[in-house]
Amino acid sequence: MLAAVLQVRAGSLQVMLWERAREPHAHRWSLPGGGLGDDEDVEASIRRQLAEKVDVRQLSHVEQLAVFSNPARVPGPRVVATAFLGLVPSHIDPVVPSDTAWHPVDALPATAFDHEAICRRARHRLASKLSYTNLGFALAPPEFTISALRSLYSAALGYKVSATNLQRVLSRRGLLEPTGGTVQPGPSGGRPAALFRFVSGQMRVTDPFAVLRPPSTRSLGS
Amino acid sequence: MLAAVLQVRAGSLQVMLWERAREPHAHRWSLPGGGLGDDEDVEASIRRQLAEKVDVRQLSHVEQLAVFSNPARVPGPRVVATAFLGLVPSHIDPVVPSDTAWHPVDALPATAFDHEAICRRARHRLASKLSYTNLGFALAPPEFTISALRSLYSAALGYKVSATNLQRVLSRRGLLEPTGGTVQPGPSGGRPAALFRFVSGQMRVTDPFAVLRPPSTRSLGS
DNA sequence: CAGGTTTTCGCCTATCGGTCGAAAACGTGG
DNA sequence: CCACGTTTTCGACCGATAGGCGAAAACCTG
Repeated sequence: MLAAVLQVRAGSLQVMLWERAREPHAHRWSLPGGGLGDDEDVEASIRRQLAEKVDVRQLSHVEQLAVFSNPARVPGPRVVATAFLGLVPSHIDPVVPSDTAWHPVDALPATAFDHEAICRRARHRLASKLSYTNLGFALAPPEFTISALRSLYSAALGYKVSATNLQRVLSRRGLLEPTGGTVQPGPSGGRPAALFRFVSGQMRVTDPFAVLRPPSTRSLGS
Repeated sequence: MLAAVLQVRAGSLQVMLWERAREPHAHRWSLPGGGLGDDEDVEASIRRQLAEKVDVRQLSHVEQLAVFSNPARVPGPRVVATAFLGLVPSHIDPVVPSDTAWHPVDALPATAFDHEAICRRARHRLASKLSYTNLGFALAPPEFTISALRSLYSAALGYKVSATNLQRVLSRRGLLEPTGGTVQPGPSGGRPAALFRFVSGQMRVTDPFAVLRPPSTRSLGS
């Protein structure tokens, strides 16, 4: 029962980790989690565990990732971990305990056990689902400009995406909706940006799973 | 630790079930599975469990599906089940024990516990991955004609697919390769069909995840 | 050899994503 | 108050891909 909770913070995708005080792997960073109670399913359990670290109402999305069960994944008796992916929208800054901090997924500190592999899986799952679902709603604030959304997608995917394309693709799939509002331009001027929202807060798979590819990755095999 | 082992048999997608002899849920049909040993990970364990039912070398693909952990999913003390999807190529007919049989997924008998829901998940996973991976290799024999492959895909997806399109899409992705051989036409005549194989037996995700849609599902929202 | 059957292949069309550039709408500084 | 830079928005074009159709190929039977 572990969760990789991801959020786009300061322009980069980050994961919530806590620093272990005791052995094994003291002073290494690990994913939050804990044991399964008798009267809860795994999702209820991970939400309960996460409640010790963050306000669970701030979690915009939680889903199963995979089971990690290598007998040697932790020292001592074998522990089977059901790993989860959690997401927090970028506009909130959860209060976390003193042993807990956010770390950019590109520059993780020394991690405990197999938690780095779990983080990789979480990143990959997020990147995939951003392309063929409306999961972006879980990273974004309730209202946002296209360029803000572009930044979120770029941070989560790890490559630049075109604002033009992002808007067209999401709109054509019926996921994006203008609110009618605009934001004032910054001190350097510029046209005021229109505000948008995601149509539904529920996860939806968009059928023609097209892709937001990295720029200029042209051509496939014969 | 449970597995939904799927195979296309007699033109329909079927799942391997065994009939429970004892309570609870006696005489209902359930998925094969069993407990996790101390020195194995979950995948090794499910392969060991399945070995009691089929020759595991006949399994062309095994992957994790999800964890089912509702405290009430089975009577008595709670059991957390890690569910798997297994696939068997259509050209082999595994020898199964006398309490075990194949059932079309569209017409399941009375099933035990939450096993029907697990079957649904397995079907959905298979259908999805057929569209954006080369998972077809796990359903097909080493060599096959396009119309045979079309039948497999139709059975697994639940709707007709065009042979023309199937061949073009898979070829364009570099997944399909002609062997050079042909098969003799049947008694009713017809042009001899060319034989093909999948290029690689490794599971590969084809990046531009295009889709084999059901026929004439035109147009999306605005 | 005529007719039926099955497979194969080329063509046409619609749609979608990638890219570019122009136009819109703002602020600033002379 | 007007020229200039900045940022956003929008339309246009291009290439690639999937879906559909029908003709041609290649075989069998009577």
